[in-house]
This record gives sequence, structure tokens and C-alpha cells, in this order.
Amino acid sequence: MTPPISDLCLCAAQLSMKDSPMIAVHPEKPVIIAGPTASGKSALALHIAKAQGGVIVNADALQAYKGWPILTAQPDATDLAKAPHVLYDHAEFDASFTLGDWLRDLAPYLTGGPRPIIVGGTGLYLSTLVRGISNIPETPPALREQSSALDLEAMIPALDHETRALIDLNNPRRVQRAWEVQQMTGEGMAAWHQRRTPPLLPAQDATCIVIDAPKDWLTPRIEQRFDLMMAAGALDEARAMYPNWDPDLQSSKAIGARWMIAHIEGQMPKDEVRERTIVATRQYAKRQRTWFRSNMADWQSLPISSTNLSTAITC
RNA sequence: GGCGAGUUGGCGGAGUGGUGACGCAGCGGAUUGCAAAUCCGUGAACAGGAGUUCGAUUCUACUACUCGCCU
Repeated sequence: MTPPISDLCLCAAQLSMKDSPMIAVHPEKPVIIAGPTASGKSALALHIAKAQGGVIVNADALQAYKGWPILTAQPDATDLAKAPHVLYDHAEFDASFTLGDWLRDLAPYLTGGPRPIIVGGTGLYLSTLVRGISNIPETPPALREQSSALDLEAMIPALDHETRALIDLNNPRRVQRAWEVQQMTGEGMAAWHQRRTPPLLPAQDATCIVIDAPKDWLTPRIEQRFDLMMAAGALDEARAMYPNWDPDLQSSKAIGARWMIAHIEGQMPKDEVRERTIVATRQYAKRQRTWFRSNMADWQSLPISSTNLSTAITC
């Protein structure tokens, strides 16, 4: 049986982008595609790969993990057969795979080999790729464990004034990171921000596309995609993961995973799993849109509507 | 038909004689290594008319509707 998810994606690729200026895709330059979840960006990448060649490189934090390929909408066997894909299904489900790991594993595809088509929805990854980042060492697990045990009140006093002014003191994750950086390096986060590495892939060296999918268009697709995921065996996937289920793992943060687990434990009816997953996905798409709007204003915007993809993309 | 309980924003759910928690959803935003994470901001309601009162969402009776028990 053909996995239905790929059908939906293809459908999205054929749909497309009206009133948009044609976007010319240079066949040798790297391509970067950002877009909210369920916007059809994978299909767009595939379209370009088929027309011009290239390796499709994942830029989505959750799709990098093994364990939940259906729920995280990773390319299925049909898609994988159409073009080379890398960094999908890449890290162990119980590993911690972070931005730093992604940059490290991505780098080889930027130097020689087929032209990369980098696609994903993780704004932080994509922005870092084209803008660089402060070269702060990775947080060692032991330190992470230590910081996780502390509360805000314990960590904030250890930060310098500049850092306190810089970060959101209400945000535990931000404070925790700043505290870790302070402990590890003896320097404040604010000081680190003064220096950043050159981008791995400057925007001008790539064709940077951000898919602009209006909410009204995206919402029904999110719903439809959830149903396709269920049809494709999302619950079987959850059952397979169940023996190893740990809600604290990063891969367990895939939207819907905890509710799938709750359902197979008999704690949540299917309807509710569906409802919650769809709502959380919509909220995620909103956050992505906010990121793209404020960080990728200079990228080429590809508004989606109902013409044909190939009219908007010139290969 | 009788008795009892209830009726608060889109939903759930507190509470008070002097304009009304909170949670969720919605909407907007932030975000330099856990980012599908994390965080910030925000509109909107007291079933209906009547009485008591300086003033009622909060008190009184009535009407409507809902739920339960009974005949």
C-alpha cells in the first residue's frame, strides 16, 4: 500500500503559489527551504531535487531522531526512493541531538558532493546556518543535570548584569542555559553574544526560500495530515515505542507522542488525542510563522495558494 | 405532577453586596545549542425580567431551561 502521507505532500507540491514572483533556483547553489509544519516543504524539496538533483538535508530538530518517523512526518519510503535524504532518522531516540550536533553533521554536505537542499521547520537551526552563532562549548551532561536541579532564584544571582538584561529572566530554559555558560566558560552569555562564528552557509550563497502558508490554508491540512498519520500506523509506532517511553527524552517531544502513549495506556480516547495533537500542531505552526517573519524577512517568500508549483519555481 | 440541585466568557471552573479568580482554547509576540522546547502579552461572562438596597453577579420571590430523585 502506498503510504498516504506522501500523497498529501505531493498534492501540496502541485498546489502552490500564486501571485508570487517566480523564484529562480540555481542548479548548483545550495537551497534552503523554511516553512511551517504541514506546508509542503518536503514536497517542494523533492520537486527541486528531481528537477535538478541534490541531496535533501533535514533541518528539523525532531525529524532528526529515530523512533517517531510517522508522527514527525519524515519522508516515507516512497519519497526516500526519489532522492537522497540525509539527517533524517539520524540520532537515537534516547540521544540528545542539539543545534550543535546538527551543524556538525550538516557541515560535510556543504563542502563538495551534490548540492544540498536543506529543508526544515526549526527556525533556530536555519537562522544559525545563515547567521552563525557564538562558539560556546556544548553543555556536558553532568552540568545539565546539575542545572536542571536548580530553580530560577538559585541561578539568576550567578549571572552578570549584562546577561540579566539580555535574556528573559522568566524563561527557565534561557536562564538555565545562561547559567551553564557562565559555569562552563567563566564568561557571561552577553559577552559571548559579542562574538559569533561566520555562518556555515551565508544566505547570499544559497537560494533561501520561506514558504508563506496562511493559517486558513494550513489548518485543514494539519487536520488531514493527522488522519493520514493515523492511517499510516501512528499508533503502531507508539506501541513500538511504548516499552522505551520516557517523556523526558527530546524525541518524546514530538507533538502528539505523549497523547498517543496515553491512548494506548487507555488513558485518553482517540478523539481527544486527535484534538489535542491538532491544536498543538497549529500552535507550533504559529510559533514557526512568528520566527520566520522576524528572522527571515530577507528570504524569498513563496506564498502558497492554488496554482502550480512549477509556475513559481524556475529550475 | 411533587421534591431537590443547578444556570458564570468558546469550554472547564472559583468567588464576592461595591463591576468579575484561574485553567484551556483563540489572538499577538519573544527566542544564540533541550527549540515540535521554553517563555511573555491579551479580548471576552455572572439565564430572564422584577423586588430589597446608596449599590447586586452575589439577598428575595417568580419565569425559563438543565440534571437528579419520587409519584
